[in-house]
Amino acid sequence: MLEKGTMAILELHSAPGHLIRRLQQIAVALFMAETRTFDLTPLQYAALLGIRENPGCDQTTLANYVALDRSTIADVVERLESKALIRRKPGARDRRTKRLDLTPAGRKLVSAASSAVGAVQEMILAPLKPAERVMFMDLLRRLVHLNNEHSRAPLRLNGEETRPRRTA
Amino acid sequence: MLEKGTMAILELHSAPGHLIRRLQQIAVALFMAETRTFDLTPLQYAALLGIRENPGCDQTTLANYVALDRSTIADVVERLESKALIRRKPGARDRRTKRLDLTPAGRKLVSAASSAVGAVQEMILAPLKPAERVMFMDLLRRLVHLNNEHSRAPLRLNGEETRPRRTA
DNA sequence: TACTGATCATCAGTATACTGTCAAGTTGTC
DNA sequence: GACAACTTGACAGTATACTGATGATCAGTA
Repeated sequence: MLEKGTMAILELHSAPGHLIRRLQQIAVALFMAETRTFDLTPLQYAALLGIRENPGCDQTTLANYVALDRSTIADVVERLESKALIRRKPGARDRRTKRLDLTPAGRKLVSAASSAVGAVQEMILAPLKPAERVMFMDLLRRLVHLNNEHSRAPLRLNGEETRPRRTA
Repeated sequence: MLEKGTMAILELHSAPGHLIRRLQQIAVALFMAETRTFDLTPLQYAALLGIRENPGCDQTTLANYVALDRSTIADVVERLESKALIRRKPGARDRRTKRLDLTPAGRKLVSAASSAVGAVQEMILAPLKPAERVMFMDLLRRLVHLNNEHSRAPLRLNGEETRPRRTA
């Protein structure tokens, strides 16, 4: 016999992992439905925001900012460039890097989409009462923050060191 | 000037959608790390559970049970079949369908993996205090349940009707 | 200066997760 | 039985989201 607490966690429809996946599905579906006219995906929007906050950054910095691995950000960046929303030019100081910047069209699109995106964020939480929304967001934020290092693509801001640089 | 409540929701790192995506990343990473020896993905495990609970079901029923669209479940099912964890045979009553069942190997693998999967579910919530975990899971469950219809692949159990069948 | 280790972007490969379309098969109605 | 409406699984196409490898470049040391 299993204990009460263990039972639930082994049932698919009560498992945290499963419910988290479904909530993500829902969030993406709401995003796509509400921002249809802008032809943007959640990640593309996040990348645009990231570039706006870090003008001239390289792809790795952007990947760390949106918490994504470099391969995936490369794909996203390519699509944004092909839509002429961003520009990519080789870095002068470090010629391995490609420096990223919004184009005027990109800047305009982010502004235009922002209120729809804000609406999506509220729609996700809409089923909860206001006090519950605050509680859920607090718990969610802490869960993500404290589990950050378990992610394969952890958030890193301002060139935080992952490991101390080798000194010997 | 924006109101206080609106400010946070527009900042990438506080946005519900972004945090949900990151928590899902973390959950998947933990799953893959803890179940490495079983060579299973979260979805493959969910599908195996779904087939075990619905022996002889068709792919659409399974898709509804794990809350996934039919195209994605088709890919998952194909991989499970190629690993000889499930069997697929044409339905006798309805020859469009493929009926799904676990093989002995599949049954054995689900059992073997279940404690590792259970451990993952607890690891996801580990940063929270026990009372907070209960609260988070309650809010998460309600959010998913009440937003179910917004998903492109909503959960449907036991052949729930999506729309009333045309009668005229 | 040559060497070592690290980093940057890219590539190939795998697995979700959807859209839309299609042929085959089923069901309800007349 | 004929017909229309629908369902089932398959397929092509797009976009995440990762792994592991590689070549180019950079930074620190001997």
